[in-house]
Amino acid sequence: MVKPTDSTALPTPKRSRRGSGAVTLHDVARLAAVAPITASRALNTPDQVSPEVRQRVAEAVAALGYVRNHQAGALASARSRLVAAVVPTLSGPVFGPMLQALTEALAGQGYQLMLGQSGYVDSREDALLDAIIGRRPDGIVLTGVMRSPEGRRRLLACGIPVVETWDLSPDPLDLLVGFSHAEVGRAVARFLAARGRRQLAVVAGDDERSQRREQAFCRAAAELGLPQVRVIRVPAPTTLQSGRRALAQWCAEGPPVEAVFCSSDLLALGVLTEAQARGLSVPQALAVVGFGDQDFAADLNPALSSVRIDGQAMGRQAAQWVVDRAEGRAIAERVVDLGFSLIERSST
Amino acid sequence: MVKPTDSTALPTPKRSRRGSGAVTLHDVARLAAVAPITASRALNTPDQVSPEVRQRVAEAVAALGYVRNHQAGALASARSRLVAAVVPTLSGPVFGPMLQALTEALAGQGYQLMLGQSGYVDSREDALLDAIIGRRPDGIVLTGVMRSPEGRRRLLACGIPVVETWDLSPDPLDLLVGFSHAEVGRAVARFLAARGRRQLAVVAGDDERSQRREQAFCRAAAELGLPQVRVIRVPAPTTLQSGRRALAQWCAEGPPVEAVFCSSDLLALGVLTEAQARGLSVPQALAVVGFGDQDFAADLNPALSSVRIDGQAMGRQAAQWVVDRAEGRAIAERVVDLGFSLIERSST
DNA sequence: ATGAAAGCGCTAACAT
DNA sequence: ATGTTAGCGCTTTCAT
Repeated sequence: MVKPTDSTALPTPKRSRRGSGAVTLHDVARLAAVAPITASRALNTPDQVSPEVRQRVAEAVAALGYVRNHQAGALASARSRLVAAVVPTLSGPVFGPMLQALTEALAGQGYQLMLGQSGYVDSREDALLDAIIGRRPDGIVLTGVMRSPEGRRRLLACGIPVVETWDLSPDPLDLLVGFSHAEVGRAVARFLAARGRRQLAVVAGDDERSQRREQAFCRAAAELGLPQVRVIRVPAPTTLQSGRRALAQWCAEGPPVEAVFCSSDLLALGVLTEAQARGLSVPQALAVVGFGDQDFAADLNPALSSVRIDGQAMGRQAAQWVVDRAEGRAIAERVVDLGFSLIERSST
Repeated sequence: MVKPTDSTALPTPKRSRRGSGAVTLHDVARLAAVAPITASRALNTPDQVSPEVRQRVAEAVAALGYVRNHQAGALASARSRLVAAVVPTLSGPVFGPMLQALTEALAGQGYQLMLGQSGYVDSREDALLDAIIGRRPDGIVLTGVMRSPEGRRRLLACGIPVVETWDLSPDPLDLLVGFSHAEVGRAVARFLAARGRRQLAVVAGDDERSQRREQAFCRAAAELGLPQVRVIRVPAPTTLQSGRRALAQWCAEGPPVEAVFCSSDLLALGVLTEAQARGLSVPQALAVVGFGDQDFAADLNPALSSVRIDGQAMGRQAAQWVVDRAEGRAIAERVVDLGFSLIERSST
């Protein structure tokens, strides 16, 4: 038995920091009989070490059950491999596909997603920013564009790549992938007018982007010489119930509505449901258009016409940009307009 | 001009690390004329410093636009204030409320959420674990229980608090908040039988938890002396379309179904939609029960009976546990059964 | 291809 | 209440 030699005159380790007890890269290196830095290279840049060493390190890792400490690595290399995403809410299904694609694309390249919820209120976005920047992510993906000047300043100052999404903007902070909400509103208005609908209505969430669609829709209707559009605003996130109530209200008073543009598919489902409950036939008496083209839209009865947005493509683009920046690659385009498509189904 | 003195014998600062250029706590401390650790305390434990110093540090922070570096803090204190959550998918709406509540509860206490997607396949869960553990979160929230023995071992070994959710299990890894899927299945079968329905059917996702509900449902039906339950399995995540197809298939062959238990509200909406398309009256000819009691269930026409799960409560409980552990507080109960409620509406 | 030294920015432990 | 010192675990820079 080899007892740890009680070295008589060793400079006694005065302070003892508990040191989490976990196995570190140094332990791996010792077992593999190499310097720590070599073990590091064996894991991060395997081509830089001999196959022999690579092998020994791999064995040591397995033997000790080593799991790298990314936090330490991040501090030393100033690259956290963490990407922050900010969404208004997780409760609606709208941002799911984008987040899913984002998470997956990032995971595939060794990055991890940090999630923040801003609510639909700008003030909370600012508070979140501190929490996020403090974690030094390699990128920040925003849902919508950053409006608050204070927020913009902070983001610019911290030097972290920022991707704004779900919108277009004349002056992006940094990178931007999205589509034009105004275009959507116009397209839907023209679409309905072209099908002979004159008395249009819109039910929209009270968030900024829904309102831009709503306003463009109304303006386009006016330009087409249609009667005043009937508008109902409902709290975001939107619900089926709000959709039902909107149609109920329109039916209760005022001129009969011939077509409704809903700022979400859920609202549209509400309108469809209320129409069915009232014996209003869709699309004969009432045309309905949703927004988002969620999974269920195509299979409703009647199938729901909707505006399709490619959330997954947005997520993938954002991931690509962030990783490219982190790896120091040049970025060709800094703004991508993904557009949208108006899918015509039997509800119109 | 001062040229860099070619110091003949100075111990030349040989290495220069670029040091990210950001303002650090040391800069703040210098400006406030205190030691770095004092500045640290002024920010983290304000009661430990004099109001005067607190004030000076606050001014310095503002003047320099300092944002703390959590990564460095995490390394030094072995507390990352990061919590990892693993969900099968973000695409469905099912986990939204839990994640939302979790994120919010954590944010309120200075913690941030890291998100991982496992898919519905166990193998990916293992790979994710490495990425997560490597980031040294202060807690890991799992959707469902961890089955893979390898995964269990890793989680146990790393010493990070783990909360399993959305399920009950005889041998929780650590902490567990959920409900019994078997109980749900039984309750729904009894509920339908009590209303005189005899020919039952179930359409269920092919994930493990849906199947446990399905199986308990079938067993209970058998025990009640009902005819063989008709079962259709569909891929998770479940869709409206799968629901429509299931009902269509039942109508096409075999004895007429009198009641359906769907493993999600979306499936139920599909069944409702198909029933309406076929002129099958709900609840007269067909009773329908969903699962999840999502927002829209109550406002469908007919209103959907469903099994209500309190996802937000799960999120809050998980957050509470993780933070308690991180702050070193004792934990009273390590298992919480949140139960469920069967909400009866007009679809039955 | 491998290694030695020096930190990254912060905080725990030990003073005073 | 404040300061000194010594790291946390890793990777950079420079040297061989």
